[in-house]
Amino acid sequence: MDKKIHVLVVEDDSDINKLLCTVVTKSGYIAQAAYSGTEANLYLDRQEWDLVLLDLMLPGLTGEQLLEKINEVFRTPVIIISAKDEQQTKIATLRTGADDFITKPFDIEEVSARIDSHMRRYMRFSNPTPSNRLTYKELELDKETKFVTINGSEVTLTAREFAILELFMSYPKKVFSKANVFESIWNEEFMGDDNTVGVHISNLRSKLAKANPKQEYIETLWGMGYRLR
Amino acid sequence: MDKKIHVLVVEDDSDINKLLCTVVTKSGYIAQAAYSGTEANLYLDRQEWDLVLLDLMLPGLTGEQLLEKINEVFRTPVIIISAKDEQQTKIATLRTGADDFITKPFDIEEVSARIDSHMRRYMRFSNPTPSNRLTYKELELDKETKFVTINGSEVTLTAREFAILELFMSYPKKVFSKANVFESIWNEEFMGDDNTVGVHISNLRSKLAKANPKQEYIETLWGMGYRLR
DNA sequence: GAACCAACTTAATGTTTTCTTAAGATTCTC
DNA sequence: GAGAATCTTAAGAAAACATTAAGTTGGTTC
Repeated sequence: MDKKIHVLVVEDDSDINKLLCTVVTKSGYIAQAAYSGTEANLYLDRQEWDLVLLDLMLPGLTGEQLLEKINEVFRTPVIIISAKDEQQTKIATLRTGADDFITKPFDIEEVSARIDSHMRRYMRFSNPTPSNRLTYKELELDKETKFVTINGSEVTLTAREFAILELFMSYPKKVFSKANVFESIWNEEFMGDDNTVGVHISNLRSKLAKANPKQEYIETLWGMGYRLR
Repeated sequence: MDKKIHVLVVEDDSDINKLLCTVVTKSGYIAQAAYSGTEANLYLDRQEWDLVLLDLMLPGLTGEQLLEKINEVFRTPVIIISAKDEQQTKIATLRTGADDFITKPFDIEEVSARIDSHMRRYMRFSNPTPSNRLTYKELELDKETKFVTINGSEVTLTAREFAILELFMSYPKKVFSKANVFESIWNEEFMGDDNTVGVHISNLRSKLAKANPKQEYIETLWGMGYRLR
C-alpha cells in the first residue's frame, strides 16, 4: 500500500485555490487549502507535507517568508505559483530554495505534470521501496519469488547463480573478488585454488547472454574481480 | 571534499552547447558536451551522471528516445531545454520522466538557478560522499567500484596500477620510495635491483597523461621517490 | 532402495591479460 | 661531462581467467 501524499495549497484567491486543489486531488493526492500566509504557517507546524504549492503574494506572511521557513525547518519540496513574472523574482525564489516556479496564468495540465514530476523524483528517494525486487538495466530480480527476467522474459537460474546475481545486483558496480563472492555465498573461507566461482559466473553469463545478447552484464576486472556493468 | 557533480549537456547547436557548458561550469559542476543523440548515448553508458540537460531535436537519437532510456536504465535527473514550446510536448516529456522543461530562448540565470535547485534537492538524498572515494585535483578514484576518472572520463587501470594510485591518493603529500611502494603492494621485501615499480609507474603515468595531457600527477623526487602532484 | 536427475564441484585445457625482466635511452646531480 | 638514478620499450614469463567435460553429491520418484 502506498503512503498517501499530502499537498498544501497556499493561495489567497479562492477560485484559483479551488482549481489547484482539484488538480491535486485528480492526481491522487490529498489537498489542503490555505488562504493566507499565517494559515499556511499553522498547517506547516501541524503536520508533515510532501509538497507545498505556494503563491508569493499572500496576506499575513508572504510567500517568500514561508519559503524561507520551509527551507530552514522542513525539507518539503515547494512549487511557486505566482503572477510575479519578473525573472528576478523567479531566480531569487529558485535560489532561496524553491523547487519550481510556474507563472500565472497557468496551464492546468502543466501544473499537474510538474507536480507529478516532482513527486515521482521525491518519492523515489524519501520512500525507498523496501522491496524485494532489484533492478539493473533490463534485469529484474525478485528475492522472494526467485524470479529473474530480462526485458520481461524469464531467465531460469540455479540457486548458486541466483545468489551470485543477487549479490551483484545488491551492490551494483561494486567489484567483488572471487574470495568476496565465495565467502558471501558459501560462508566459508576461500582457498585460492578454487575454480567454482568461475564456473558459476561462466554459466550465469551464458544464460544472461542467451536472454539478451546485446548486453554484457558481468565484467571481469583482471586481478581484481567482477562487477555488474 | 565533496563529490564532484557531473552534468551531461546534450545539444546539437555548438554555440548553445558551449553557453550551457559555461553555465554549468560556473556553478561549480563538471560539464561534458554531447552534440548528438548517439554521442550522448555513449556517454550515458560510460559513466554515471548527476544531471542531464537535454535538447529534444537532435541528430541520431531524439531527445525523447534518450529520455526514455535514461528513465528505464538510470535514475539521472533530466532537464529538457527545447525550442518546442507547445504545451503538448512540455506536458508529455514531464510525464515521461523529465524533471523540468525550459523553453528556448532561455535566460541564463534561470537555467543556472534551476540546475542548482535540482542539484540541491538531488544531492540531499543521494549518498553524502561515500568514504570509499578519493579525490585529487581532477582525479577521482572509487575503492569499491575500482573506477578511476579524470574530469569524468574513465581511465582503465590494471590491478597493480590501481593499487599504486590508490596508495598515492591515500597520502597525497607523502613521498614514497620504490621500496615503500613495493612493500605496501607486494607485501614482500624489496630487493634493490628491481625495476618493476618503475615500469608500473611509467605505465600509470602514460595512462593518466592520455586522459589529461595538461597535468603531471606523479612527480619524481630524484633519489627519494615519488609523490602526487 | 535403486535409478534418475539436476545442480554443484573438480579437473583439464586453452586463452587472454598482466607482470616482470632486461637492455638501451634519457635525465638529473655534482 | 661523468656517473648514477630513472624512464621507456618490448618481449618472454607468469598469473588470472574462461570454457568444457567429466565426476560427485543430494534429493526425488517409482
